Amino acid sequence: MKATINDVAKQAGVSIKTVSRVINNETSVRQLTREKVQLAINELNYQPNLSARNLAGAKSYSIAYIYDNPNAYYIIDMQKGILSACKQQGFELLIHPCDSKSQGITEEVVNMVKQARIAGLILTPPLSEMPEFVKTLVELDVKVVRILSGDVAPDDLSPCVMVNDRDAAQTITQHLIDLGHKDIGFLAGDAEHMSTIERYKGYRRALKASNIEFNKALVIEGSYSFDSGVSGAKELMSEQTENNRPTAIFSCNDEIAAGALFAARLMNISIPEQLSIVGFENSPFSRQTWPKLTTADQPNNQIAEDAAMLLISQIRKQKNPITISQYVPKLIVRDSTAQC
Amino acid sequence: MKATINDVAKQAGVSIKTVSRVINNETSVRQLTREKVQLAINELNYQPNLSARNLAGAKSYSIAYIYDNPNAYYIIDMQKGILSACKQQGFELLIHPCDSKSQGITEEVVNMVKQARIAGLILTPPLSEMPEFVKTLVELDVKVVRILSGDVAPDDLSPCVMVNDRDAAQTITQHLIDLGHKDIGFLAGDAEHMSTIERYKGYRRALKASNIEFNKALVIEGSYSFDSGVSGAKELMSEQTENNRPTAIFSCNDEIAAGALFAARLMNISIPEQLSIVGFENSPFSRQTWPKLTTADQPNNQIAEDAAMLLISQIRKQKNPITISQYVPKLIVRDSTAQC
DNA sequence: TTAAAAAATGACAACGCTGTCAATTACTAA
DNA sequence: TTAGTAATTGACAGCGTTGTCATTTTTTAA
Repeated sequence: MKATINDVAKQAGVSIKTVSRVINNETSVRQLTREKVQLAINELNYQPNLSARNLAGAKSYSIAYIYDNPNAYYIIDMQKGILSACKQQGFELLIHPCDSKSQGITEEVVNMVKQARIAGLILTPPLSEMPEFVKTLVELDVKVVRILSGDVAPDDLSPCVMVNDRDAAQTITQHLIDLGHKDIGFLAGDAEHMSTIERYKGYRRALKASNIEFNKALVIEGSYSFDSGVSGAKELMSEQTENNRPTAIFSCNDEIAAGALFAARLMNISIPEQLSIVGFENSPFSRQTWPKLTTADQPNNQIAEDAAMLLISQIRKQKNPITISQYVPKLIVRDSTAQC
Repeated sequence: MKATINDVAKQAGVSIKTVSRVINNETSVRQLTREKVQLAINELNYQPNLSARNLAGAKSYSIAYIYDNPNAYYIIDMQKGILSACKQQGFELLIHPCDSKSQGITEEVVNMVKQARIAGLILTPPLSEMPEFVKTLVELDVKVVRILSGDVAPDDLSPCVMVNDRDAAQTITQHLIDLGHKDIGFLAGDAEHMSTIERYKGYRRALKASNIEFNKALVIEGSYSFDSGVSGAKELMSEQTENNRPTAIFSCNDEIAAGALFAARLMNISIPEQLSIVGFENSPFSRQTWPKLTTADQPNNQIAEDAAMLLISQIRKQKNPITISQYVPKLIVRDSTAQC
């Protein structure tokens, strides 16, 4: 039924080993031979059998995406991007949701890696931000690629794909400043997330660049949730701080921004006339609010595919220059921001 | 390193074939032998190698979850449930996001099934509601389990796990009626989704059961989105229909309900004092609104695990009585509904 | 008891591929 | 040319399991 390596070999008039060499892109196959084999492969629509490869070779063709994140949209996007790389490269993706705060998380993942003979792992926050966890995995016989918030990798444990939240946050804040805002509130996400820290840094940097004095009262700690946005915005806009009530709010993500939007509505503050609000992440959320949110878009699909490609080339031991790619989320101006 | 079937055989003092029989739960192994082998398996912490099994056997130990759904939370929940069944049963899960409206979708999935030697498929709406698609797959050498909205399977193409949206919708509507509401608006989801139809039926049935006259003007067509909820609620509550303005709104899902909530806020209608609103699905969304939504909870995790178990027992050709399980989402009363 | 039937067990090939190493072919320099 | 070297190719074992079928053991019935 399905074509095997034998069929290809016969059709091309070579040994199966030569076919194997071609599909693994090994050197020392003559150009002519390579073409003959490639032709046969195409004609028979041959695809190597993953099980056989995994069984026979020292190598494995499985990678895993380990994740723990409350944001389902992010995960789905990531999966799609990784999957697309896997399809291109003939790899298989295993997914493994887990609880990053559980005690035995490291052991759990280590077991999984050994069990399923996994060649590589992709890690996203918060797992990618747990140094001990990453270290343990790297010391195993498995390649790891992390997706992280920042501009440079925090260590050389593994290649990373960086998402430069800092620069993006600066750009967004600058956008508010350009609109004439000087008193800009900051609604933080979870303090232990790198992204919160990075976004905060970008916010501060933009203020500094424009010589706007930093006002600590405008920074509200919180978490990545709608509720946090509601209470944070209420606090910022409440009477007692009227003297330094902000004219704009930087929210660490769209959920927070949606909450802030909601709170503003409750307090009869019209957006964007009386208050500008920006989000971050460009989640589906940001298009569902009214008015639609100005936010920063990160190409998660692309980032994920990139990470997976990086991982696979690591696995293949391609002498590729471990390029650490960096993405800077892009400002998307919608309807929640206006001139001061 | 990792224990193989040979190690177990040696340890138990039997042939590998006998070990194979034990792990496959075949008959014709003496109880005593079975115990010896089981002991060795436990001692060595042996787990059969999936690649080898897939390669050697006629059977496959891979199932796939094919999905196309805008609701990321639903997908993530499903994945988790399926994964849990897979882990228990030593199966492997492949995920395959796709576009149900694309032309070549059937061919795409057929290829995938053949390519990866997939033993079974799990389908959720909207894919599970495409009869031709399902039929083509069933005719392939692959088992299929569908998750569908309804109380009985629409055909005998494959086993189904039913989610009885109708009864749940009736219960929810009844809850509104019990609170004294008679004029209850209905904000529909996408018309082509079974769930919309079923929820509508339940709504109608509840009205009938309480001898409340059905008012067509209170039913607004729409889609499963926040926007649709906003515009639908606006239409329902607008001046021009003041004479029959509803005192409660049944929204086909939480997103719509959130939209309705938002619209009410815009129109200065206080919830739940002046208007009760119910959602459906108990998505994270429903806890993020203010007030929190009264809704219907479906145990997606459980449903998915159940479906996967059903699929796997199908694959194993266990002579199990193809039990068609049915789940009825449960009413969760929160803060968006009150006495009329 | 004993032959026949049934149940339990094992030997070995096969699944589709890769790794090892030997064999062949092509190229190089003298 | 011609040996010597490098590049290319192939034969074959083996990965961990299941399927087939033969062999051994147990049970049954006369």
